[in-house]
Amino acid sequence: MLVYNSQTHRKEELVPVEPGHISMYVCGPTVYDQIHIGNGRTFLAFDVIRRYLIFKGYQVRFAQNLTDVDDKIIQRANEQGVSAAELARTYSDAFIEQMERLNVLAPDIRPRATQEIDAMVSMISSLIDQGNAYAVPSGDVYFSVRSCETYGSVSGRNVDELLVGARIEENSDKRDPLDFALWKAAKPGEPSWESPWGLGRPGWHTECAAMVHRYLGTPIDIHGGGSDLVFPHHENESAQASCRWHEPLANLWMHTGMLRVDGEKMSKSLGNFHTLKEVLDRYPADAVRLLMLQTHYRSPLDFSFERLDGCMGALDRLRTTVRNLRWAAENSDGSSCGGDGAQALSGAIDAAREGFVAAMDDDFNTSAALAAVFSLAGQANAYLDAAGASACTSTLLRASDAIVELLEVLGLESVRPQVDQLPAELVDVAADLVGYDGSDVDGAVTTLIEARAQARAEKDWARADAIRDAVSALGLVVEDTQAGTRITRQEGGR
RNA sequence: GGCGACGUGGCCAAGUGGUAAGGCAGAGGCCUGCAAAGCCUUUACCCCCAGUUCGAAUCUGGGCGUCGCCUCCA
Repeated sequence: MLVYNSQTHRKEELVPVEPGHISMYVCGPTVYDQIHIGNGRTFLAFDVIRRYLIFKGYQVRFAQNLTDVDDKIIQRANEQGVSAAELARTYSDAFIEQMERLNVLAPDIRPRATQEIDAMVSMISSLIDQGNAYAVPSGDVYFSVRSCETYGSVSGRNVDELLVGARIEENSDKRDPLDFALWKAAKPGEPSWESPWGLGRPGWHTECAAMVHRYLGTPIDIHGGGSDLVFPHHENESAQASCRWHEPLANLWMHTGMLRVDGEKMSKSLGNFHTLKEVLDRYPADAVRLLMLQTHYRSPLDFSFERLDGCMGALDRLRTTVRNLRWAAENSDGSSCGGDGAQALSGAIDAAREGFVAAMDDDFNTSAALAAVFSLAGQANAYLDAAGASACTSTLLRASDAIVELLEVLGLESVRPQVDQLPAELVDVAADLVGYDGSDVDGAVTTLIEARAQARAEKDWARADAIRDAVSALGLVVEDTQAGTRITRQEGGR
């Protein structure tokens, strides 16, 4: 399968370091607030990539950090009058909760920066020993960019050109404006850890490099994140690792496109963001997932609630299709399996599976993969419409299973039919309207359907409608199909 | 200024040489007692100009426009 490597700007064949195994690391959030849906888009994209690699048979080892010590956390904690650790705990819990709601698989390993200080101190010490880093009297430690020959290779930047645009900081002990902090000396009251350079805390770029190496080794197969992390974060991570371990940090760098609102990048600094929590409070996870998967992961994605509404409709349609296929399979005579229609649909099922895999094999083209599933749904509907009550049972079930299974590879799980637990109030409705004297719901349903069928046969529309209205009032749907009347739950999310 | 990405129907979006997937929305029709669901039909000079080619949305050059990174940011 082909994967786009943002370091080489080319699609490359995926060749794992260890055959059959994939190690992945995706930079996690700094936990100082609720994450927004732009963050969510990246984590969702890599969730689908991970799910697909598992689907392909790889043993995937997936690590994602939590940055739980950082300037922003300290600042926010001071504003709120809580400890930095407390604030970080609150929002790392919130992050994990929202990821679960979005149906993102939990990482195999979720290191927290504050629990990995020893690995970072060790890495920094080695870098100093090797001459790639230096401590200054204040207690800060900087990485010497000029000492790293490969610096710039991840982001395609030239060190001399960077210098032109580099910000000149005041009161800095840096030897070169391009150098970046590996260790920051603690100011009074800040969270800090012991180190050979005094009390302090690690720099952001250092955390990821050390955690990647500790949990996955180097090089790893895939290192991912949002495209805004390419520089400086990933460049700096890579520089530390390649100097320290004399190997690339990662063989493949994957970066997701930015999520936009009204054509502009959504970010906390611009203030034009929606939190994931806010969106998941209003829409089911699958609608959010479908919206994001309709665009390729590398392209910018314009977010809007209107589009989310559209996705709700599309999901309902898929659910209805699956429900119709299964209903027909159970209630038709299933006699026409040899016909042209059944043969054609059978071919379409295979084509959809193949199209799905081909699309995903080509740099995780979820948009094209979804199109294959929607196309199958459309063809199955057309077949059902044409074949009616003699539609081939086994082909209907195969089509339904294919739709459900392929969507589940993408983590869209709400299309799988649920066991319909109809409400007990149906017993009362049946008792009132048609004189049902039993106590179980199934009997009530059967009695209601029979009574409605009789009323319709007698053209007693008022009675037929009264039954339908009473059942509808319970939030159920009454439908007259070619294979008979059915009563089901209203569609619309989970 | 440097580096990079992009510009496809009303909206979203796939498609890297052979005359345009899919979703949402719209219009008309069919089916239905009425519905629901579904089906059918229908809308694209692929930003502009020039070039390469038998042939380009797809390659090359130029133009216009949009966005991202270069500073914390998924």
